[in-house]
Amino acid sequence: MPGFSCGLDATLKVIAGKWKPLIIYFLLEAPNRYGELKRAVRGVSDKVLIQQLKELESDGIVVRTDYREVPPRVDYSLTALGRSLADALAPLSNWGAEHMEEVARVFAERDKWRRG
Amino acid sequence: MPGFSCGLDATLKVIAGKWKPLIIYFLLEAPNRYGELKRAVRGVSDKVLIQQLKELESDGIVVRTDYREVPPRVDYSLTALGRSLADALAPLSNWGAEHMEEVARVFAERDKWRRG
DNA sequence: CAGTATCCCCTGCGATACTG
DNA sequence: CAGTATCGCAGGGGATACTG
Repeated sequence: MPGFSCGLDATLKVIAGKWKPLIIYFLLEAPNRYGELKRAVRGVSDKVLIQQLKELESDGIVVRTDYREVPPRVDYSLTALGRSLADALAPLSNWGAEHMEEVARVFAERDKWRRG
Repeated sequence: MPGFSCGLDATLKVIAGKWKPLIIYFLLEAPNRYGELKRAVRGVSDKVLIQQLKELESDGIVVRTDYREVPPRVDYSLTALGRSLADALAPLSNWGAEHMEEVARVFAERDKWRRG
């Protein structure tokens, strides 16, 4: 594995993981404490959320700050690199917002066939 | 599953699949015959390429044209919706191109630890 | 509150072989 | 050339219980 076949390929490897794009995008709006993040990213389990945060941290996308208080207080925010990545994610978010009904309709159809 | 939690969530469902973003992005540059597409998307198998193309087709992102010739000639291109999605993918591609070395370094580190 | 530690499933993906 | 048809598995992710 020397390099990547193209720029998109490189990006995809960084955001590989079911919840990573959502994590990154939520963190753009505000630094978040662990609990807030978990509520924002609906459906994710502790195990997976932590795991993906650790990967993003070691990839230089997010930074974890432990305030060493009791009760524990930790927050996550984006690095400069992470913010640039989140910005690149914004058009995807806008696309989804604009075409949400269309997309929802198509997926509803697909589910109908699966049931039938 | 009534809707999506946000725009990004909706988009992610459409591009879910290891090769879909690459497929969409390659198709933006030109309509492609099946064989060309397979060469462009390095490493994908026939089975998976066809499968993901069919999903993209039923999602209204790509259109398949069968010229009903012998030998077979089929090509794939983007719908208007697909082009708009590909455009939204462009910033991700640029991000990867700009930060490719940085990303490559981080992944090399990770591989080193896995080997050790 | 912010995590760890296990167990386990499932499905997405790859490899191979075959066809009109 | 452009696919289908099977087989098989790795590993990413979910559920649950527990902890400093």
